[in-house]
Amino acid sequence: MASERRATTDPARSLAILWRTREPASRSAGPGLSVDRIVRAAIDIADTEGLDALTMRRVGEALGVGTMSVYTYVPGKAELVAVMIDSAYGEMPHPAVEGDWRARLERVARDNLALYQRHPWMLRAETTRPVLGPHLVAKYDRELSAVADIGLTDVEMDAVLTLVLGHVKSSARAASEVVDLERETGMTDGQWWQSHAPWLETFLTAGAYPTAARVGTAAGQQHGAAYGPEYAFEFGLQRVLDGISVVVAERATAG
Amino acid sequence: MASERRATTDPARSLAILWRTREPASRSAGPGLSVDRIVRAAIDIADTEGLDALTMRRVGEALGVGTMSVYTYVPGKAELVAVMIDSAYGEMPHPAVEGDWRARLERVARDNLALYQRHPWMLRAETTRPVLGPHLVAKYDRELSAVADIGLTDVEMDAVLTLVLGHVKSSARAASEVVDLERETGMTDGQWWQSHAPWLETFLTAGAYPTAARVGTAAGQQHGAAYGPEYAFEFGLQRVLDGISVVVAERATAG
DNA sequence: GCGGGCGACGTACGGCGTACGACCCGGTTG
DNA sequence: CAACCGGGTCGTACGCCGTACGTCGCCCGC
Repeated sequence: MASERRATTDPARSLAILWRTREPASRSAGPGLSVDRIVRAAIDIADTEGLDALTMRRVGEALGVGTMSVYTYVPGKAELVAVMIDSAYGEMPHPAVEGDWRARLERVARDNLALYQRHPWMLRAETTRPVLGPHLVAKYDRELSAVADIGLTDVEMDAVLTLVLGHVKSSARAASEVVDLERETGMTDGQWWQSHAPWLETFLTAGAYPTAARVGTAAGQQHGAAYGPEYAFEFGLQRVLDGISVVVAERATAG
Repeated sequence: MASERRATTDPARSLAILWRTREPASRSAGPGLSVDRIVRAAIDIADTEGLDALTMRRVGEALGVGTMSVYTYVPGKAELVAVMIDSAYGEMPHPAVEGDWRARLERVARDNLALYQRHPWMLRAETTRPVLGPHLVAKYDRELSAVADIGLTDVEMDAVLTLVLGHVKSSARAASEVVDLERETGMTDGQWWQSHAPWLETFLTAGAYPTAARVGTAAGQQHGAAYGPEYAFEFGLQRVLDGISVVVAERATAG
């Protein structure tokens, strides 16, 4: 899938579709294809069957249309994925700005986590630079307002947002991996650790890595208790917010 | 590449190679293939030509060997990538534990960043749960010692490490995207922003997203100054460490 | 000296993204 | 009213990919 990278390379191609420069064809009669119908179908496939199942043939099939008909509306798979991502951003809630900055940032974090939980394929599709679609820009603007007027410079505001969203994505990825593992192996994360403990013990019993073994076991048992990733998300989020509050406090006192 | 996921599913297959259960064949004569030679060749390809260029055919070719010969030593591509990753972890420095916890964690972060800069393909290959290879376990043990004995519980130690490493990976990904973009388009990040500013302005001039436009421009100019991702890394790292210091201080006073 | 086993690998299959050109049909023009 | 033409549709085909399978030849132990 080298092409997914090329999409980033020629932004005009992606941007034209993202911002819907083209008018709806509406020549009626035929299957009545459209970018939106294609994107909806594609998202549906990715949601329910995973990103690997998203092929152009599969999309055409889902729409009762030939594979190549899809290419009439979308220049390639990479661009389709780009529009899917932007479209997903469009479904996010637009909460009113309320509470202090910390409550607002926390809300941003939770909304993003929920998005990734609803569309786990985004975590695997967003490996490349995000394409600047309309919904992403709107989201960026909305989320910036959570950290506006608290004394940060523009660059700091951007950095704060990047930090929080990065943490969310990391946590979401970890959580998604647990879910994947359960679906694919049919065992819970706890069962997985248990069944492979003997394997690992044969390597670790030499006592070479006592700390790793002890802490790994502790963390693994958290996973067994089925709230490992959630704990990591909550713990990390509070740490990140604590760290941000240090700068905010600095700015408040120093000027 | 659905197979990359399957690797995670059957860990015995990966673990056997990772921990080198098989003895070196050493029947000499022939091309003298081995897991290590294959992994070295594969890492070399991924380093210099990118992950997309890493195909089994290409690996065989680089070793002067038929494509399928590779499969004698490695069950599949997913497992090859798993060994590549663990092998890369093996090259990391083993710094002596010195300084306070903050200095030590900072060192951990910088070492990991350097690793990702040397092997950017890891950022795209590590989408799935990391496979527990020997070098990863050693790394985990080493890095845990940076946060040992400062009053944290085992689970907290794991969470702290996860948080820091997550931030490193996010930052590294952002930085890597900038590098990719430059290599592929032949223009620097600053030039890219400039050349596409008109495009974006046509959508943003409506004044719909004033904050996004202003902050985005500010952040973009940082990128133009060629230290955007570095700034995000440094800023985020200090914030994360600040946040961690809050818990550490709590534990120190409260017991 | 020889048989067995294992490393090497040629061929082939199914699936992917997508280039290309043929078809079909509605709307516009003489 | 007929001729045309442009755009939506799509069947075919190409060049990739990962890899299953079967064969061949060489080295080693007897």
